[in-house]
Amino acid sequence: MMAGELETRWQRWWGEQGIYHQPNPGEAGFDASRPKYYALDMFPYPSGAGLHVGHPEGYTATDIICRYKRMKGFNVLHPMGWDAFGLPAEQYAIQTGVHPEITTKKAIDNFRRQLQRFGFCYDWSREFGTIDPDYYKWTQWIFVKIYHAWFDTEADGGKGRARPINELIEEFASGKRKVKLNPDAAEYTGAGDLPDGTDAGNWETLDTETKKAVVDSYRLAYLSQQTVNWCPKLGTALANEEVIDGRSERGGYPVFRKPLRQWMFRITAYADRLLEGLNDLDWPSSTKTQQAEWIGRSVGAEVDFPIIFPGGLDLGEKLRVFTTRPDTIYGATYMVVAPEHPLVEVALESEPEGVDINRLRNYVEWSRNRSDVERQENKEKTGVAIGINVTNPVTGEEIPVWTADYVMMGYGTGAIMAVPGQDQRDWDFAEKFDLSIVRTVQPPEDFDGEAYTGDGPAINSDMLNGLHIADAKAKIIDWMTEKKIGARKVNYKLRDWLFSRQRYWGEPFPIVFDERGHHHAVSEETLPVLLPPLADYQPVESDEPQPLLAKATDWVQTTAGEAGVFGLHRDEKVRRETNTMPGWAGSCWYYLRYCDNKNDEQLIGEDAEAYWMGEDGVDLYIGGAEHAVLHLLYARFWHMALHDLGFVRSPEPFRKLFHQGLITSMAYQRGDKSLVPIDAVENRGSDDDPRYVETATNTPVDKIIAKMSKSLKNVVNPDDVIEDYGADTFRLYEMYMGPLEASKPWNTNDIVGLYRLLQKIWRLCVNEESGELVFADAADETVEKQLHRTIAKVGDDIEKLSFNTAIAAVFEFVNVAKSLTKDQMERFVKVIAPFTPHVAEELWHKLGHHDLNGDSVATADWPSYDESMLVDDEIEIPIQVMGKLRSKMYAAPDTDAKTLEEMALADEKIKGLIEGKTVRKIVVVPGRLVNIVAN
RNA sequence: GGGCCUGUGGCGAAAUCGGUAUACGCAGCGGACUUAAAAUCCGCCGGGGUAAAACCCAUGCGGGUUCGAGUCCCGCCAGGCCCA
Repeated sequence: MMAGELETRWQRWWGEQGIYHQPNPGEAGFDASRPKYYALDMFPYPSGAGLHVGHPEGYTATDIICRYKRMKGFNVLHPMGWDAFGLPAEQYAIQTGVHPEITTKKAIDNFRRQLQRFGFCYDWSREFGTIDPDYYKWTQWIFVKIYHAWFDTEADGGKGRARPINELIEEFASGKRKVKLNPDAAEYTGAGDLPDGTDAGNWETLDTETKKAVVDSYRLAYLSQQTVNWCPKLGTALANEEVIDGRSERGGYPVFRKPLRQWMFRITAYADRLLEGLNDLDWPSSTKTQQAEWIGRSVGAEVDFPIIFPGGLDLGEKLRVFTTRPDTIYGATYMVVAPEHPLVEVALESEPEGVDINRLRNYVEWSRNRSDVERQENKEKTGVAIGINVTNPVTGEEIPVWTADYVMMGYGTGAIMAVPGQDQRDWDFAEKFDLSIVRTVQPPEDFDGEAYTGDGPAINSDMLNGLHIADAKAKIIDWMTEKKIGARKVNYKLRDWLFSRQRYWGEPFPIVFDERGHHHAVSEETLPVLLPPLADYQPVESDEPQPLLAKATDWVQTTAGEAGVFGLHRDEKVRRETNTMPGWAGSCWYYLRYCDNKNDEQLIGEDAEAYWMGEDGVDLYIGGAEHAVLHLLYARFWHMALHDLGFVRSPEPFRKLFHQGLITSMAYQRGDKSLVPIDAVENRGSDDDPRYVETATNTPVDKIIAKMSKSLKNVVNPDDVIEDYGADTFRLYEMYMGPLEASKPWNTNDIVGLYRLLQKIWRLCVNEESGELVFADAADETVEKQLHRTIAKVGDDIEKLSFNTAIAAVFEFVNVAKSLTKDQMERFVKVIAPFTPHVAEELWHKLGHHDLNGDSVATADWPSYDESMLVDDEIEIPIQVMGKLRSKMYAAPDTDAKTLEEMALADEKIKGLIEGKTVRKIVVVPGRLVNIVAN
């Protein structure tokens, strides 16, 4: 059997016959009586390097499931596409001047070619890339919808729901809703607004600027100053992980922390729904935990501390903090504000007495250029007193305010009350700067640590004394609420989502700015806003951030009429937004577009949405665990917003999620744990007793398991494996390596076992001399029984995604079966079809399915099995004495307990063993074992 | 530092509800076929012990629960992944 010729022949035939084309509801050939199954692969970023063996692992898994489900009578949606905007192509363009679209499309063609060699049953008519204007038109459309939406926290009984922004304006105008800034708006955190929000008064009397400010504070997409890692040399902002010791990872250029006006998504409005929604999802628990921790809901209180300005002046201003431990407020001996906090600014301006103002200024400057990661590291504490005091509202004591970089402006209010007695970081800080420490929770007698974070009765806390944490919290919050100095508050670690990038190769924002700097969304009819071509991709080297798109000056400078903005005079000059969307944008909703990718009226048609997404969304989503938080959280957020606005009915996009494990490889390791590429090592020992030595230095190294990487030269290219063994063997090998979720080392030597299986299957069915099928004259009883077991086991295991054991069952079958009748062969071929579609199709056609109009094994029915064939007449029953296996007997599987007990006691060997002992108890598990307790 | 996961033969692994540990594959060993090799087929294959049995030990280590623990509980050790 020649795998290569056979496989390409059937791949071509499947394509010509449209075997895997799945029509949509309402289209010709759609069978509405069948249930649906939507299996989705996380779509790949098509890199120039092509596929590596990790990609097809998950793809093969979904492919097997889809083939099985189709045979079980489902309409199967199994699409593939490309996550194609992103940095590498742009980086390449910078080096070569070749447009990213050209390199990206080339990479896509290569990926598609490689994927098609595996014989995956994708419906290629549904393919698209995020870079296709037909697609990103709708990405922009969703942005506009979210821009024109706000989150009504009171809707749906307090769960909250996105609503069109017009409804908010109507409620303001009609007086139904008090006109005020959004009290939950992150961009106004720390601005000193009242807990209730500022009542801005009557809507009609407000000027345009104020109206706009109020409305914008509610929008789910908004502009805000965000501190970014700005690298002037590279002309871009960098992600935290791209900055090492204040320099760019690539090139080693200086990086500065700089506030930049960026588009944000108010994802924090959805924090509770994102958290609670996890409960109903069939997802790996580790992923749910990670998302929950990322959201980081904590319940505490916001408390106001009256500010005493130098000279004892109380101007009625307050310093507001968020704390999860309001019960410890009697131990708050000082305050810490983030270096970016407005109060620091006040101190710098007012230069309070006794403060080394230069020291303070230098400290603020220094902290600003430290990354959040550096700032949170538990190293030596740093900080400076700002010369302003506050009053502790419960003790009435005057306590100092410090600034220190371990407090982040982005968390809570950017200010904390420090309780060194119950917080180790505060303790360290207090020790270092000689601030007082008061314990307010009694530690246990044997406690010899510093800060005590455990539970215990309150001490030194006046009205709280004796209460344990939970009760103390409740009491103090009630008290503070009554006194109007604080209130219960839920806080989240989750931040609003920074959505702007200063890159070229991404979706343009459908936004323009008028001459006063106000933003306006482009009208839906005008979409897409096409990405303009650029002659020069070199980033602009500048202290002032300049997104690359700013270079397309003709495109940037336009008019309201041309840009398609309503509400402005058509000749009014406008400037386009020059940031682009991040790579996440296109992957946030691609699963919806697959359902109806040709629709140019809607992002998804209602019938397609109702059928394929339904109430529960995607039935199975397989992809890497590295996307556990960001992609999956962002996609859920978009989905919820689209759900609220009435475009999808399911509350969640992905009902069942599964992460395939990493496919690793081998490498070598020096004594100092550094890694050595595989071509730099030789074996100076024997095969039995290997001694690995680094050739260049003659030092011994250890063989270890490592991630595949270019630098270790241990990457396996699937093209090579398919060339040598064929796609069917490749698929079998990857699925047989171990459990789908486990990380597993690639071992080329093991592939041959699966190649042999395929050959055995072939010889079981085909006479190699003549190429004709060979049949048994009569059905062998044992083979027939084994076939029923195989059908049952393989079906069950596929449902459980336990492909390795399913393949083991196929091995067992071919080890038992020496020849098959035609009827047996038909059933067997169906069983292997999900795993080895090419060989199965060849055999299927040899079996007489010659009607070339789409009679494919892929559309055959999954074979049934007879339950009675799964039970043996007689089974082995172990007999234990004191839990140790001592003998065995044979009995019918349904033999009752009493009979089994009698049989066991009659066993010669057992008789000898229990002779002279007292039988205390006999445990009989019918169908399993007998255990005699005797001593 | 925190969270999650994993430790079973020479290797990848199996054991569905707490019930015969090591299915299946690779490698290895012995044999058949062959002038020979490949391929194929048959047999063996955790360790100790024995003439062969019996028997003893073994699922990272130490405890516990149970008639019975790879599986459940507690405490360690090692490795991996994610977050910091």
